Amino acid sequence: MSEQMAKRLQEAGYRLTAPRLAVLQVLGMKGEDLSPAEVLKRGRVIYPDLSRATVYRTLELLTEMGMLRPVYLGERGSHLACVAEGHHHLLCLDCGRTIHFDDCVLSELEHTLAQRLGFQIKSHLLEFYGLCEHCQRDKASST
Amino acid sequence: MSEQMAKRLQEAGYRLTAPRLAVLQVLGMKGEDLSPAEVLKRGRVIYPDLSRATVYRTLELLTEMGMLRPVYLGERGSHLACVAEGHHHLLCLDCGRTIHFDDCVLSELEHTLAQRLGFQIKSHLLEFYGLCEHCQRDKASST
DNA sequence: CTGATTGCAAAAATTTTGCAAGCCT
DNA sequence: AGGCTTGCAAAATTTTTGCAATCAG
Repeated sequence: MSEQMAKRLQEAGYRLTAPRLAVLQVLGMKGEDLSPAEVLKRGRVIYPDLSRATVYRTLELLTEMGMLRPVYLGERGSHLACVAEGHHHLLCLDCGRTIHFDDCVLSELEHTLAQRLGFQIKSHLLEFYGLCEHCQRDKASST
Repeated sequence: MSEQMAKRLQEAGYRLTAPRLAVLQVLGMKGEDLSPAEVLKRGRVIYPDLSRATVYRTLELLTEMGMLRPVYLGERGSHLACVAEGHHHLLCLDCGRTIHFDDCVLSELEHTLAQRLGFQIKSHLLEFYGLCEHCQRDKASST
């Protein structure tokens, strides 16, 4: 996972430094969405001298290269997710719980859009917003 | 558009004040994605005393109520879009250009997920990431 | 009236940047 | 060796908060 990102960085002419590898390792670790602050904290476990600036610079770089993307998770501040393939989740607007799912019915649409608009599509993000089972019940009882 | 949001606010027990109405009007205006700073600027055209704090407070309120959502547009800082129905776009990772589209093949998936997970889905966000026609050409020529 | 809401300004948090030192290739 | 990268610390930007005054209902 992080190896692949490392490889892409290197192939694009960027250097593989210890700080960058630490960030990549953190990102590859859980495959989940982290804030820059969280990346810094975990990165420092791997490479204690890691600086906040480097985290931001690396995240920006990876985002530019399309390997990372911001994701909305209800919490404050930005969150980033590995792109890998598509990323799908439902977010409860009430309690903030997120549920990930894998069904992907988008490949057809992806293909259609790519053709129609001449776009080369690399990945996608699909988020549904609503109320989870639990919060629906809460709402109902408070009405 | 903004009338509907105003109505929902009022029904939820919030007061309709001039500052809030200004923010709603700005958001309803173009239906597009704005940063908080942009909302403030445009809001002040309508209500000159509008304060930045009120913009943030109102945006947060609307987001909590599910009428607004953050969207990634490649630029720095957060951007917000009216929820209305679904929101779909392609984002070029290279030049940042966004293309909106309307095809929505998600209602079926939405239904399936709602049933399977007991989620009450209110809206969704679908973003594709890739390279636009123009940037594909640039890449090719620089290789 | 009465308490929700506002603007202001200060505080906090987040992100960016300049620069000399250090490290990858 | 050469120049991309880094860490640091300061600067810029963005977001949050306390509080007295104001306003909607």
